[in-house]
Amino acid sequence: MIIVMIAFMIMVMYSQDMKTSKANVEANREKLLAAASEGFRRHGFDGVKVADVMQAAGLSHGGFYTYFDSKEDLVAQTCATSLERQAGRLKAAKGDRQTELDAYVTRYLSTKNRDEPGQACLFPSLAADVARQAEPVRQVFSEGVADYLDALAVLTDTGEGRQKAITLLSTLVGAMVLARAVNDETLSDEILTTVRTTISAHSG
Amino acid sequence: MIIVMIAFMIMVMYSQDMKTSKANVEANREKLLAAASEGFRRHGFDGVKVADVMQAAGLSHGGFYTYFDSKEDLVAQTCATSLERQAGRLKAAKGDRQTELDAYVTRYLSTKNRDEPGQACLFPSLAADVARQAEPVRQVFSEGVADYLDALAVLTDTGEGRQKAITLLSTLVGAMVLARAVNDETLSDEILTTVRTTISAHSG
DNA sequence: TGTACATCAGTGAACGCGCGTTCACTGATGTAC
DNA sequence: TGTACATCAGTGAACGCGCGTTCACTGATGTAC
Repeated sequence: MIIVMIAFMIMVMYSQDMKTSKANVEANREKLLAAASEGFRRHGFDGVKVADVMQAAGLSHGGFYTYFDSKEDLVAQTCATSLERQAGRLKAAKGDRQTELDAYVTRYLSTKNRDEPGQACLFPSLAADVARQAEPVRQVFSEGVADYLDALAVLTDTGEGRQKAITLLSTLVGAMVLARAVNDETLSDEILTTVRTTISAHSG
Repeated sequence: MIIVMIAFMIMVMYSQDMKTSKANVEANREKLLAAASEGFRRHGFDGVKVADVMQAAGLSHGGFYTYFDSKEDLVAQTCATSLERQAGRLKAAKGDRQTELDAYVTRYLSTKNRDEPGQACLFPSLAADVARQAEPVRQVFSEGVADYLDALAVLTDTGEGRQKAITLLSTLVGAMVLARAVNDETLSDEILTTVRTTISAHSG
């Protein structure tokens, strides 16, 4: 009797924040995309298993195909949502452009960002892999880059904004790719700080 | 003395047309490393199978372990030789530094280089993957980057050479990574030409 | 309102294929006497 | 010189594991009457 009551209470508590199954599906979907996004950035597309993603959302791996058509579909959808969010954050920047831009560069090239690729920009982690993916993924990624450049061009000022944005992003991505690849922390740090210094010298 | 001479003659004869098994081994080793180097740059480390590499050298895949301890060993050795060759080419540059540097940048950011990653610089293709590899590979790659930067710093002039080299390489690598990832050829071309233009404007 | 049925998220085992690795074997090269 | 043996590159089949995908099934949610 008491057991039943406890079970009932638990059910009620659960149902408060995740009522219907449809809401559950949506919540799980977001969990899956979030887990995939972090996982892919850390370990690459091949480094994350379907079962891993499902486990991260507390589900058994058999149910994966309730949410996605295939692993490739997961990759494409994950990139789409994550890229959109990335560009969105850039666009949300307010205040003085130069100040925002400096903060952005400093953040981008921080050791924290280097050491936590799961939370950082997708480009350094995944762009090289994307070049080897099938068309749908490349398509999504391509639009993500275009979108991101548009947002960055606003920050890098009017007129030449686009050219500056392209070169700046290239430099940032390349620096991070190299800084992460390199084993020697001194060299890795040197890459980050040197590039940061160079950029701020040029923008001044 | 005579023995030494005979031994020398034998070596000379052997080396003429690589008939012996030892010479064959060395020739095959080079074939394997060359095939792996191209394959890895085009398809990534995971995208190239041991059997593919062996087949490219005209061997059956069972014999792989005559040459390498494991696939990871192949990866490490391939990176080591290819990176050394890369830096070597940079160091071999003669004539006016500025001219050489301009030519280098133009070549690096050419559509040909973009479209034939198998023949191009290792960094844009593999650096992001390397960050996820085991220590031996990262170690080899790290030294390759350091070596390459040293060579590039000579070209980018004295004094600030190193800082320029780091920033330049970052920009080149990032631009190529993005240009390859992107699906839209117009955008891809724009990235390459814009970055090239920006670089030459700054160096002038 | 309650009952019967349909839908569908989720389970867990199994399938099937790819691929790195192993292994018994062959045949040619090289060595010892 | 020839003969017997040892070495080793290379073969091709098989092993074993990982992982994406499938499938029969369950149980809860939602619907029709």
